[in-house]
Amino acid sequence: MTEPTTPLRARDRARAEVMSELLAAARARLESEGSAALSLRAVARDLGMASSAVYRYVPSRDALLTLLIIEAYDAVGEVAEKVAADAHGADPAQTWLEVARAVRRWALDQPYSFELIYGTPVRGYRAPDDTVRSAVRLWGVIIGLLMAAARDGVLDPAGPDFDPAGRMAPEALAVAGFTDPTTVPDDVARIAIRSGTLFTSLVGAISVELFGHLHHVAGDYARFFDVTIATSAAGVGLRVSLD
Amino acid sequence: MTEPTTPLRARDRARAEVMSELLAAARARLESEGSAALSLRAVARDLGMASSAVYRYVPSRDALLTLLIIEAYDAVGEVAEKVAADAHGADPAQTWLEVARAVRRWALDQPYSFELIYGTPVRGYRAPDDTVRSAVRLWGVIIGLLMAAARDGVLDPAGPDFDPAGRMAPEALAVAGFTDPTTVPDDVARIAIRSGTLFTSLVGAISVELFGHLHHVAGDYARFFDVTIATSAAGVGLRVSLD
DNA sequence: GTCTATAGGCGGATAGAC
DNA sequence: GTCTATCCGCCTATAGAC
Repeated sequence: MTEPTTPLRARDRARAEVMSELLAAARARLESEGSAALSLRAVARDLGMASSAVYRYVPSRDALLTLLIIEAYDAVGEVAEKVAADAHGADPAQTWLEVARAVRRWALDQPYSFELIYGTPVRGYRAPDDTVRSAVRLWGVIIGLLMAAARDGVLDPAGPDFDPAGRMAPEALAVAGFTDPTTVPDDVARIAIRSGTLFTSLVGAISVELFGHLHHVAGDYARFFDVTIATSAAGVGLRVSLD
Repeated sequence: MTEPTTPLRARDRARAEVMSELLAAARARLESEGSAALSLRAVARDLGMASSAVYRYVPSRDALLTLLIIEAYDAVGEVAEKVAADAHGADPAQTWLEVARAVRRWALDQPYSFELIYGTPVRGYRAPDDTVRSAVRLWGVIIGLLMAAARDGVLDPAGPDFDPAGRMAPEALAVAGFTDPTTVPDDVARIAIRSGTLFTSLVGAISVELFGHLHHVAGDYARFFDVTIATSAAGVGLRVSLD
């Protein structure tokens, strides 16, 4: 009865190691070729394994895709959270610009990861709910910044209030930590609504650039991005100053 | 020498007819399955032709894709142009809301066509310059509305001017009809810049909805869209009123 | 757990007969 | 111009030996 669990542990460790190599190879494939070109066979080849062996670790191609999607959401979320945390106390409006810029940089660095989560959904793939937890991190940062701005009096209170009747947002409020929609203060509801515009302008501005729609329209992409972020922020009452 | 050209004409007509059937079949495939599933073989099957016969009409899969892309851009452009033209004289801000809503409706009706042009670019496909003429029609409508707003005094002149040095936009000005950047009035330059924000918010809002990013965040998608369009328009000095 | 082998499907594109 | 036949590649996934 000596070391009854050791062999199991060793086996688990070996398994975990292979699994992480497998994920690394899949990530590399994704980032160099895009999700459409990601196949279990290709990953197996890169690892020098037989394609059938991969099925001992990942039940299907979709499952592998799910893992990569979660990784990508977490990567964006982490980037955003880090910038927001490091800004500690700075003007929330300027912090939002920094967050947006950081997300853009991340997207330009690994365009296929951005595409994987914010581009056209992979055909035939249905995302399981496992992804939601990670996907929601960016929303959390945005809502946090808006709340900080409101607290600091930097969020234009006379700003647009396009949803007085509260016809949307219940689920958004859950992200902000309000589980019971009936107890949510009015200004928080407005904040939840505004977060949608910020999210959309961020994802939209990156998509538009990454997918080639500025080729014949804008010259300086970075500037275009800043202007878009700043103007849409102004629309929800957040004054971002450039330069 | 009677009717020397008739046989040729007849042949051309037959050819044109098959070609348009081919395009219709390809469009149907695209709209029911998405661009990733669009293959020459599938189109040939749907038409009851041998796959090899298709090559007499279209030199490659990419060429077929290009035709569909141009069709899609033209469809969006036409929708936008029609709404703008029918609004004849109405408040440009409200007209912009109507244009945006019409484009959203078009996108929801044929999501795969929207994806084809504004989603992740098809892997391995390089768009030839033939597409630009059609792609730019939507930009033309946006710039036209902004100019009308400026003319009518409805465009907030005190609005944001984030690009005093004119560091971007030369190509955007070409779309607006100004071929020589040095002769462009300041306010027109500002308009070109603002058009980017409107374009981005439109494409962004539709993408975000269509690609499933509102599932756990917003309840009423149509309302979310309106709010996003209105707030970002407010950011560039265009006051859209909802309800 | 890993391998080989295989089933069964898809696709792009070309050759050569009619 | 259309066909059949074919080449060659890709893929997911499973069976069965070791």
